[in-house]
Amino acid sequence: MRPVAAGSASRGCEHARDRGAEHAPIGASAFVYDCPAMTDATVLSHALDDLATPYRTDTCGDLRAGDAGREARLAGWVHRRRDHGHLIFLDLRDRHGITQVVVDAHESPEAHAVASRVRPEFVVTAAGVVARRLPGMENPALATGESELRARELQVLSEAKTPPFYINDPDAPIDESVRLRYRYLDIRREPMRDRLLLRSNLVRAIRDAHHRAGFVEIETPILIKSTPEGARDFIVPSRLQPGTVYALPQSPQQLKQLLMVAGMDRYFQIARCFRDEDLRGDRQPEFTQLDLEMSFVREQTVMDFVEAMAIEVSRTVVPDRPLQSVPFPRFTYEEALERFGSDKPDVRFGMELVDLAPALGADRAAGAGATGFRVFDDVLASGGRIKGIVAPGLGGATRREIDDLAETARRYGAKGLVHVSVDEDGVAHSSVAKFLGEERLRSLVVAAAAGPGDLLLIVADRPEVTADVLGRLRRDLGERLGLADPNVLAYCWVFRFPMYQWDAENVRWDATHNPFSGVVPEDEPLLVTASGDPYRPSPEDPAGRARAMQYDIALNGWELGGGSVRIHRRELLERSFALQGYSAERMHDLFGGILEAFDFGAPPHGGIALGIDRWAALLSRQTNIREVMAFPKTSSGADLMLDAPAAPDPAQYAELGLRFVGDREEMQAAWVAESHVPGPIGDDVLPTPVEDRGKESRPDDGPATHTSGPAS
RNA sequence: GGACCCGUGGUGUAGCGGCCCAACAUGCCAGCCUGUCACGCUGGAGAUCGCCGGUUCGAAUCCGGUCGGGUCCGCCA
Repeated sequence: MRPVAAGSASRGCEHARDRGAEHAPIGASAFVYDCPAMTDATVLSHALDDLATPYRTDTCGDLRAGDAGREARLAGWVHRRRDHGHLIFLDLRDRHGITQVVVDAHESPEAHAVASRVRPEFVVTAAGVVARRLPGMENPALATGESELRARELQVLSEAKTPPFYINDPDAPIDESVRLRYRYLDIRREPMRDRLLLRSNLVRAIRDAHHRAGFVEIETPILIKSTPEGARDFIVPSRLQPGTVYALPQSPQQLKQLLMVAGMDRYFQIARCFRDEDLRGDRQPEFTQLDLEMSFVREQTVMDFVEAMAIEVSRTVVPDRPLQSVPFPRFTYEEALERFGSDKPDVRFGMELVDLAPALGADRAAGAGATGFRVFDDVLASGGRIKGIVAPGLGGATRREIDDLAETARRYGAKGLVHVSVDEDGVAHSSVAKFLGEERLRSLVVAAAAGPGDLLLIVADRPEVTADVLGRLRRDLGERLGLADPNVLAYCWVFRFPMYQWDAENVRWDATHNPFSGVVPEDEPLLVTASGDPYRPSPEDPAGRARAMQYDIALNGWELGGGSVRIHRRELLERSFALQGYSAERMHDLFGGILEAFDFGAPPHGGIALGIDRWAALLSRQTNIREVMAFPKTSSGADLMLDAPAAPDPAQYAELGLRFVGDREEMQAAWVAESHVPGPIGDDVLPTPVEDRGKESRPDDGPATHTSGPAS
């Protein structure tokens, strides 16, 4: 069917273009279908397939040389205009592509008159005959470049002010705040358009894979109850019950577990999550997770499914990008830290951490004086680690560059950074050579496998500091030295996280991940305290050695997601919660709903959550999730387009029984002064004060978008 | 909460004590042009240099503050 334009100028144009061009009024188009007898089937196919409407028969990405000779009507934005006097070329753009429209004064004086006053970003519709371009006039840069539309008729559907930045130049650098202010124009540009289309493909591929695997897609509420979790909640005051609030979910964690109790077996959701924390390139206050949960599974089951799903999704969405390794490497937490200094390692390159203690003779005589270098000896004597990484080709680094690295290491928490540079002749040089002696220096170089022209960087500190600092340096240097192939997708798993970390300040064990995470079966007996009283945890408790059935998935050094097999037995859950410092009463207060549910027959279950924004960003080769979000917020949480947040209408306050009293600092000081400080165990009344937020355990799976990003 | 970077016609940059009532590119406006595709040519308009204060004979330029944007640390696990 082909639409026909009926009537033309019927109504004057209300919005004169600001540049004041003189022109005749443009008619609001009134179109009619020329096929009165559309069947249901044609209506459906028309609606689903064609995108054909009275305004257009084809999109701007459709026409090919083979269409030459037929009639077509296109609608879109004027991308560019090339005016040759009696001949005007219009590049007409929609999200599908660009098609050249030729307007010839001799063929259609009316259309030419319209084309003369058309400007970039005007919305127009053009009808005419599709023509094969003259030989030699094809444009190979365009998919439609062998054809063109010879306009017989041209109508302006909307005029446009001159846009604040170039829409027709995909490479033009534009200040991000301007892009955000006019995001709808930014999205018209090719890069943003392509990324949003990629993201749409990503989500579709995810849905396909899940539905095929028998998952049920279920939505969970956005207005829920505040739970004492890792991040600060956004809260929404209730009008019907003044003085109370809803919280926005940091993730659907508890709800998805309840769906398992409900027997839904395999659940997933593309879920919006909210966390009121400071923003980063990889963190927005609202972000999207792929949230899933499965019943009757073990760690392997979940990891295997997610891995297969991730492989399929990657190959569907970015078929040109190679997966570094299939199946994905799986590291224990311990191994990941040992080899990469990170629980989300970028495994696109080596540069692994090397234990240098043996090379220093530490195995022969541990303790003071063993290495000849006081700093190293002290570290070894106190149970610390001496490890290093080799930066290839940095042996000739200047003093300044090395100082910068040392400064970076200190910023990351190291006390210092020892370096050994190997010159082109293979001779090692170091400021600590006089302490270690030539022999030890050489054995360090050998142990680290540093070659001529390399730089060996050494950190000696507590085990976790050594790993963390070297892990971050490894990441920084990998980036700087271009060791990571930007085209490759390197997924990997990290599992067997410790169950708890000791929280000295609050005298309790802190779940490293999720308070519901299960313990590996053989470590179940470890979930006890040294004192015997489950409510008196101490750093010496066996619980500190317990390992969790928890797994994270990383992609190119970003944490993509994390999850666990949960504790589904109430008795074990209570033991775990007691270690985490929750009294029976407080536990009931905070997790009453889910605990009660567990009394009604909870299946063994586990799941994971993956950050969709991060995934989309990585697949789009972006380092910032704002680039894959249609309408993101600035680092101060502002929406520059809608100007949010904004002060509410006083009437809205009144209706909610609220009043703004100002001055956050004063309020907080007063609040703390009222001794609202968390008591140790058994304080089941008061919430954690603001200052102590974050010491609480992690709310849920993955983090995904709300965790530290490319930086760890 | 802390550190650092940026803010100059619409956009991107240059200028970093007087040579600047600010330069270049592009965009914009007008005119010309029948095969261009970042069309071309000619002419024109457009910024008191984010804002406030200070130093100075003199400030886009130096200093302080403030606002906005970004990056990192903390935070978010």
